[in-house]
Amino acid sequence: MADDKRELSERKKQILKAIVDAHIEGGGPVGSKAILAAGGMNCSSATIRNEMAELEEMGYLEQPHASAGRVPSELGYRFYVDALIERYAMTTHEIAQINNLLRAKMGELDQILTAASHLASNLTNYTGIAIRPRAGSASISKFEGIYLEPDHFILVAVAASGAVQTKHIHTEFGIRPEAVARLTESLNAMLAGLPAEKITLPIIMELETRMGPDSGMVGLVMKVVYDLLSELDAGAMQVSGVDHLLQYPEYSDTAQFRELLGTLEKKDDILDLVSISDGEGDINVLIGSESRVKVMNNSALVFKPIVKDGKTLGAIGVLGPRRMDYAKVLATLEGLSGNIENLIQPNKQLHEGGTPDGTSGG
Amino acid sequence: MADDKRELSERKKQILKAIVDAHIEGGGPVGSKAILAAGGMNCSSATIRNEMAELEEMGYLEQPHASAGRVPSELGYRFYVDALIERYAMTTHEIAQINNLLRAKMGELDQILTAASHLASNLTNYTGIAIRPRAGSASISKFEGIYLEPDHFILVAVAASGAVQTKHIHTEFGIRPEAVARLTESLNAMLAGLPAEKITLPIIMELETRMGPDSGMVGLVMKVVYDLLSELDAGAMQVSGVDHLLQYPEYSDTAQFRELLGTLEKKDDILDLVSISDGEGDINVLIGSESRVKVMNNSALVFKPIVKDGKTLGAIGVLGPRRMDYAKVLATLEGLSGNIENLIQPNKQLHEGGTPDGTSGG
DNA sequence: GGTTAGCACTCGAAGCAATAGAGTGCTAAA
DNA sequence: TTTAGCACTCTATTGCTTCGAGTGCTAACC
Repeated sequence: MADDKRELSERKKQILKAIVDAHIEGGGPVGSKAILAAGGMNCSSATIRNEMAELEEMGYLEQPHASAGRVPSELGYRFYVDALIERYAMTTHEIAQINNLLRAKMGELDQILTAASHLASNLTNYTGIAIRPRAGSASISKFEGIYLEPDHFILVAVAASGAVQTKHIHTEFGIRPEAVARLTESLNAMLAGLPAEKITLPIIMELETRMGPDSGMVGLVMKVVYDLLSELDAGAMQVSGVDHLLQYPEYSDTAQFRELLGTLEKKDDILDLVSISDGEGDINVLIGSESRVKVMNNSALVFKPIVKDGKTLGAIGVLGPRRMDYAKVLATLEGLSGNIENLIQPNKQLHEGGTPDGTSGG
Repeated sequence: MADDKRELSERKKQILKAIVDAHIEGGGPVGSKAILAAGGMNCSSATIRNEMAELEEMGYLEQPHASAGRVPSELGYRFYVDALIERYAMTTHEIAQINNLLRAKMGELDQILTAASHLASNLTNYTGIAIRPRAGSASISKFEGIYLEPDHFILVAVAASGAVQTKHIHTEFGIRPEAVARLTESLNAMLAGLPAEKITLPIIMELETRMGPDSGMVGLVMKVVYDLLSELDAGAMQVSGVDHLLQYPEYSDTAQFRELLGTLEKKDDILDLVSISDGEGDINVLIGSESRVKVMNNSALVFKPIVKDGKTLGAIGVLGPRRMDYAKVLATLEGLSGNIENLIQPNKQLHEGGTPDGTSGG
């Protein structure tokens, strides 16, 4: 698509990189003298000006107004991220933070992702996002009813992905513990592994037959099962650290920031974005209008799916200004996702360190 | 405390109410002529000026600067909320919205509260808050283990409050389904109803004895139980609709708004505030510095605990500018909490309407 | 004594011109 | 091809003026 563009000379790359770096650092437009001052150049500011004019013509830079410096365009960022970025080396402190905080959170994937999103936000100073993507058609691999009172029990559903959800069920008539046990057994026998659209009337009828005298509760239970499946299908998203964004001048326009907040609360757009991502566990970088979400024109979204056994279980990401510190963000997400995948596949290699922090729980 | 203040004359009350109303409406300082224009006064602006000067002296009003109108002080708002407020009548549309949206959300209290917080935010145009307060010392009333794979099962814990939490447990050695069943039984027998500090070493030893050959898993399980109890103790809070706040000029100062966002994300301060509230199910109105949370000096927090059988299970609230529309907020929270309490005590009076909206879940 | 009209005064908001400064593009020389 | 120099452009800032809303005070009024 953008292939007939002539190659960038080594010096152009150097200048483009210097501009992006300086812009990420400072936020404002970058002038020719500033680049010279940053060092690494052995030519004059006039030469840099000429190169910048060409880079602008080629579409990598933009000029906010005639007498300002240059700002990287979307294409400029894209080139930077794809070709110019320097690997950021995490400090041992940052690595330790990831290790400690995530290690403490064994168990629920949702909780791990939430913790990871907080970490991502704090380590990068942007907004962290944790996502459980929409499932195409989720199914429940295991049911369990828990009897509480004669008119009250809980239905626990474990999804294939490992997500667990529970629902209270109140009945208007009494039920015995044995009925709940039979329900558990029947649901597992009849409905385990079935997505909503494969649960047909004959199956429900069979379920009623199995429940015998307690068939009255089947209707209620089916509604709950439907709700559970819907919620699993729907995906979920968790945002942390929006307040960080306000430190960047690009979000000082409250009207626009408000729209962004609204988008984050609606969740749909971003869930779509991530759910449609290209399957593999690679990091995705969406810059500005690449993301199709209108409101994010000045922002960038970087996210990494969490994959286990070839299935995408979730994603963690970072949302920030278009001029975000991509090197650091990429490194952070890589680090986090590595740890998360270790955590959810504990058999693989858990004992590599033996961290001796005795959290004696009792 | 503020009792030696001489009583406010009828006219002073009228003027104070007019000022607060106008300030809530418009946001800016209110002048004597504006009050006259609003109607209801049969005196001149000069008289109103005199009264306003006295009200200011008495502490009910403040003047941003010498030549501006008056603004209600914290004391002024307090008096307004306590004595002057007019009951807001919800529209049938608003009532219908509450009914429909909450009816659909049977089940988990957390989910109901989340839905309620969204509703509160949307109906009032401020920020909605849903809270599960810190429990003094939570206990688990029912355990249930769910066997999944030879090295993997789930522990479900039902708290006395009805909250349900789950944890995945991975073991490094195989366990049989029967071991999980025995674990369920033993946990219920030994630990049900005990807060963390009553779980002593002898109890844990007895647990190990009961588990016999599978006693190896007890250590792991105890850590999980401790985590579960900690999470129940910790409380939870859910915020929705922060973006609404940005429409009010008092939050256009991004630095301050950012601090407020930070407070909302930390959750501790607000959880404290609500958890310490005075036990009863009454609506609490905290205006400005009354709330002790420094950052909220320009804001007000209104919340209502959700009480069942004399126990506070949660709370819903609204956070907004100090000049929020208290009448509407109070009415909305009353309406919501009424519906919620109906939902979580379904035996009481569920069938009063028989809403015929056939959500055929199949 | 409370109420009202009138008036001088205050102070912030808005508009406007002048200034400073950063950065460019162009031209001519090296 | 690079560089130095210079004119030009555009924004941000500053100081100044004007405008108007609103007050407090005084004197007259009922």
